Amino acid sequence: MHISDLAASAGVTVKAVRYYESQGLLKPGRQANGYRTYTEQDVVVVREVKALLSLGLTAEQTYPFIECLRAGNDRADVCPASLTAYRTRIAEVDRRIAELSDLRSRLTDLLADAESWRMRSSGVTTTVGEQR
Amino acid sequence: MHISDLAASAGVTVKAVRYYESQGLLKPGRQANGYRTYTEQDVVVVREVKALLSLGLTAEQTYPFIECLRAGNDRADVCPASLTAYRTRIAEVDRRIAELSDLRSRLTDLLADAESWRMRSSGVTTTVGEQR
DNA sequence: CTTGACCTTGACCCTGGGGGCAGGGTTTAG
DNA sequence: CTAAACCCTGCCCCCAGGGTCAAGGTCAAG
Repeated sequence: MHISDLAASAGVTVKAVRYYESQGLLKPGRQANGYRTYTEQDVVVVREVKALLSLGLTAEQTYPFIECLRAGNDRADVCPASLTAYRTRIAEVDRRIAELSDLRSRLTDLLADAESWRMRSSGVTTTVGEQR
Repeated sequence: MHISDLAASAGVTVKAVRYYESQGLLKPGRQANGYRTYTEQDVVVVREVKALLSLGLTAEQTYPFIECLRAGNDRADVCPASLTAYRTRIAEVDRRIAELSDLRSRLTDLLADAESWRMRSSGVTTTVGEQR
């Protein structure tokens, strides 16, 4: 199958497929005219990559999952390396959430401070119970 | 003062200062030899930009704060546009936290699913109470 | 005067996951 | 034969700079 067939089957763009290849996740064959050719396996791989990217993994981090598929497993995430990748990503997400929570409290503090400053300096004409 | 003095005073790199200028946040004078010259005001501006970027605002979003400073205010965040920018950023952070929380639960579900799959298919030799 | 140390300038490539476009070759249907 | 639809490679763009480079300025000591 050609690249647009693969892209359509897997629900990604042609550009994305070529990008995955550039990252070493696909190794399509080539016809005499230079066109890339793909197998049904590749559809599964691309769908998996898409799903993993949507979970926030980087293209590089999807590597163990693809290897797991290529090793003949039905699921990409039954291999130990895949479980490790999941746990790593969960830890990243937890760290990010903690960062954002801290950020949020700093922002609300700054906002409250700036609002009260305005109140004190320019009169109580606005803002007390108004913020949405 | 020269660019490295400004950078040192404000706690950023020379590269960052030039980047802020490329984004229209600074408009330094030039000496005859082409060197940029900065004022004490600029130190305040760069410190403010640094603080806002560390809160996750984009360079563009810092614009209202800089204008507020330039308008003669002691604080960059007492202007209405600055308050709006704070609120916008808080909303962004909330959205992002919600996304990540959803992501996290999807990941833990996937992990649990993959683990139980391994248990069922390859024997109960591993993993039950072992994951760190 | 020259050397060396340190400063400045602009310009280039890199990040991640592609989007968009250009310019060309190929294939298929009418 | 031609036009549409597909394919190819390659370049620029995002964001906030980091890294590195070549070239030139400035100041002191020798």
